[in-house]
Amino acid sequence: MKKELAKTYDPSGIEEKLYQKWLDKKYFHAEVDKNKKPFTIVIPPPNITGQLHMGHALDNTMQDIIIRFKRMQGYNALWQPGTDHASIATEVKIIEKLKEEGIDKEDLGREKFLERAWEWKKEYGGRIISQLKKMGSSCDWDRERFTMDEGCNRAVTEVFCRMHEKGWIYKGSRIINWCPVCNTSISDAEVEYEEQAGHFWHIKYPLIDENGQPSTTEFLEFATTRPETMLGDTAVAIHPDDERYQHLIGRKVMLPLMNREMPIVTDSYVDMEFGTGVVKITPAHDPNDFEVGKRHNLPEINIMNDDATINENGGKFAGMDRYEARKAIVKELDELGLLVKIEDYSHNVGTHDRCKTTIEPLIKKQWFVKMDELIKPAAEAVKNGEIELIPARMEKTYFNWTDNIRDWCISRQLWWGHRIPAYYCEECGEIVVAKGMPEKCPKCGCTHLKQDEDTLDTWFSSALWPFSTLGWPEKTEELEYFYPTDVLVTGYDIIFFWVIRMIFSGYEQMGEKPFKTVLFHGLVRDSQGRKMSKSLGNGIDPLEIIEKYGADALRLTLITGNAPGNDMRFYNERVEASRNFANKVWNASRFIMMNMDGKEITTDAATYLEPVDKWILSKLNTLVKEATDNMENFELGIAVQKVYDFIWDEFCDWYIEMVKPRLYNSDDVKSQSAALYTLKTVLIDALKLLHPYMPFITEEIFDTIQEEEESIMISSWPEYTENRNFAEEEKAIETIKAAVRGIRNVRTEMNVAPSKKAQVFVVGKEEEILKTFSEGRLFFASLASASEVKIQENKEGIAEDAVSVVIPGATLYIPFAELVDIRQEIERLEKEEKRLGSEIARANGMLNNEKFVSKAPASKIAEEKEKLEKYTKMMETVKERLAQIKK
RNA sequence: GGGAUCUUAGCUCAGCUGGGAGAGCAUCUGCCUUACAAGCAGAGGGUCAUAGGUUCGAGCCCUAUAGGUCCCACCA
Repeated sequence: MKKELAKTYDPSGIEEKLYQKWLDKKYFHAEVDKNKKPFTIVIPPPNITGQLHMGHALDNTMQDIIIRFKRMQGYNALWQPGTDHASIATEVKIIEKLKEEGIDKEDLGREKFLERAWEWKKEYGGRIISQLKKMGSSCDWDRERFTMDEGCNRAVTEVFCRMHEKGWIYKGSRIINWCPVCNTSISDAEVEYEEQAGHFWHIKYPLIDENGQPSTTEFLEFATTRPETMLGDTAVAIHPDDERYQHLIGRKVMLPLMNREMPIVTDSYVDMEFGTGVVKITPAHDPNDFEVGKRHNLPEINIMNDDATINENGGKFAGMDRYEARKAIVKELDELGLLVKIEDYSHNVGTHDRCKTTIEPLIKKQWFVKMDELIKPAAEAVKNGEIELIPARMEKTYFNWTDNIRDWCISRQLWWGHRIPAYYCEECGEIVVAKGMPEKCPKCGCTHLKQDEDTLDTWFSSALWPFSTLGWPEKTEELEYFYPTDVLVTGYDIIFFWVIRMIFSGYEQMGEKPFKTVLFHGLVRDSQGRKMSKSLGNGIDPLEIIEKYGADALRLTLITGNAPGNDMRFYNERVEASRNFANKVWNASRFIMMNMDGKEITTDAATYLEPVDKWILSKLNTLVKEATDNMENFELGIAVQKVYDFIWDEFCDWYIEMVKPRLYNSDDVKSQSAALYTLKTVLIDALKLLHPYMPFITEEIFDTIQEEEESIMISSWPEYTENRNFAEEEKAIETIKAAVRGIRNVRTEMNVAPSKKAQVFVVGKEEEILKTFSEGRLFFASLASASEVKIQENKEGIAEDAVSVVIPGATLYIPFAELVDIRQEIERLEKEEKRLGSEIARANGMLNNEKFVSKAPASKIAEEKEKLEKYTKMMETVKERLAQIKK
């Protein structure tokens, strides 16, 4: 008993079994092998807090397609997996969990907190990995890494020390973005600007008069969106060229509520056109004011605590929350008559991308990475094409960042992450950056050293991912062999966070790019084009889709009809279409196997190929070439569309129908065998082309239909070969297809019942045509619902009122038993005449255009000439036929 | 304010270096034809946003305009 496929395609029964088989056979595993060419992808490590969402699904499907494709092409393909510790995201989760237990992070202490975090990682860190497996991802799980595993930790420390040595990592007091809820500094990239409805408070400060007293008549008016920051004001600025205020230069103003005298400074940062042309300066709480303050040596007064309450520098407002203080301050100013007016004002407010809290710019001592030199090779690499971004337009985004780069604030006031390898001497204050705790202070020799409390930005470690996962800083053979990696697949939303940082880190640490190509994809949106989000509740769970339709259907849906870097909408009808295709493939395979059952495909079957067989093989050959080219260029959606069309339209709807009569006729074993041979050959190659996209169903069928190879995923990728180029047969079969279409059209138009067969006469003069039809007579008859096909050179024996169909090189006549409505027939032929007429006019128009003939490429001209000839001949026949009926 | 991108059939989108407008879904008609009704056969439906330009030839290249989306900057 031969193996058989189930009657209906049920992915749920298949996927797990096959995935386990691949794991057991170690197909995903790549070992260094100098005899083979490597092809490497590193996974964008998902957060350990994460659950598989559509973004992951898309990202990983693309990577899996590429890696499976390359593996089949014979590359030593490594897909390096792993997860990211995601410092803030994880820390927030743990804090939440502790809160449920009534435990405060600070009370628990650092050590215990980290224990909890590791426990958490152990429990949930693997969740996303098992979900990726459900997608069919062929990662080398034996090589799974974690950004906080020993090796990655070593890489982080190494990089930190090296860069510090070089002077590219420094500690400095600078204005940074502070999140009062997460209680940490964040980098510029983590600030998300959000348009918010707010107010514009117009306030005036009294000038100091000649007696050194606040004037009751002279004021400087300005507007602010954050009145509470006035507590930290140390100056008021005007533009040096502003004629309105020239007389005030050198005078002072009194800061109300705080009774602080402040200078009026001139700075070209002030925009004269905006508002009153006066700006209050709060160096400690605004990045621009900070710069102004530095230029004018203004005091920096920090008025805020880490939780965004006012500190002791805020006088009587100390202790209030920033918004409470705002209200109180406005109220007092109003009472003092210093509040001019309040306007509604919509403006951009910086928020923390994780928790959406309004960030507070604060001056803090933090660690920074100096970017100006580091970024140069990274910018250059993209500029000179050493690294290719797909789509190319992403280069603009990339350069926009590299050209306006600012130093990267890398320290975070968090516990979960890589602790900064800096040690402070408690005696003399010396700072030592070292790979481990120094035994004694190199300056004073004491042993009272304490490690920096802060950890590093999550992205600091992920920036090293392409080489830290391959063993760096050790000189491993993996690193030597697999680095630089080939392609990085990721969303355009993390180009700044991650892609750029990997690139400059690669050049700096390895002296070599981390990857050759970056393939960007867009966002997966809901059916209405909205971002999928937790708060909207519009997220679609990939696992539910897999459950219902299968991983293959999900994968196909995510890839079809989507160009690199473009967002896409996801809705169930699209998955259904993919599922239907899977079912189509399944049933075609089932049909082929049913017919193979009990029959031998003779070893010499390939020598008895008939024109249809050659036609489909030739079509397949073209497909192989085109799909492979598209995939080499990462045009995954285009490639799979072609495979889809080939399988469904050409193979199922035409070829299988064409060979049915031969399959059912066991009298002609040679012909039957050739058909079976072709069916199997084409199916297997088509399955191979489809395998990267739909790994499960293709493997299941492959395993059932053949016994020579144990898995499609390690079988060889089909290759284009001149031996399968059959131009003549292609042309011949296309002629028959045109004939079949013509007849079907006529039959539908005339409401002929499908079950009703009719005689068909094929009249043509050229030997080639006659041969085409006589060789294809059997299937032509079946496809055209013909009771009998007569092929002849003249119209002998054909009823006068037979319906005619004109195709290139031949005319088909169908004498129906019923009376044909002559008027209708004339109408039909006249329509055809008109169509041909316009075609001829078009071709003539081009060919009679001297400029076209002189400038267009020869092939194009020849093509048009050929068309003209073809249509002219058809036109003659149509006219002849019309004249005949009309008489 | 700067930049990117989109505008193609009723809907969602492809259309790779310029050479006769495509798919899926939806609609209409007819079919349970022994692989598949998750199917088969046919049909309708588009001045490719608008206006110019380059070209023998433009959905594709250039310019402007309108509308949408996104990114960066942050004018207090």
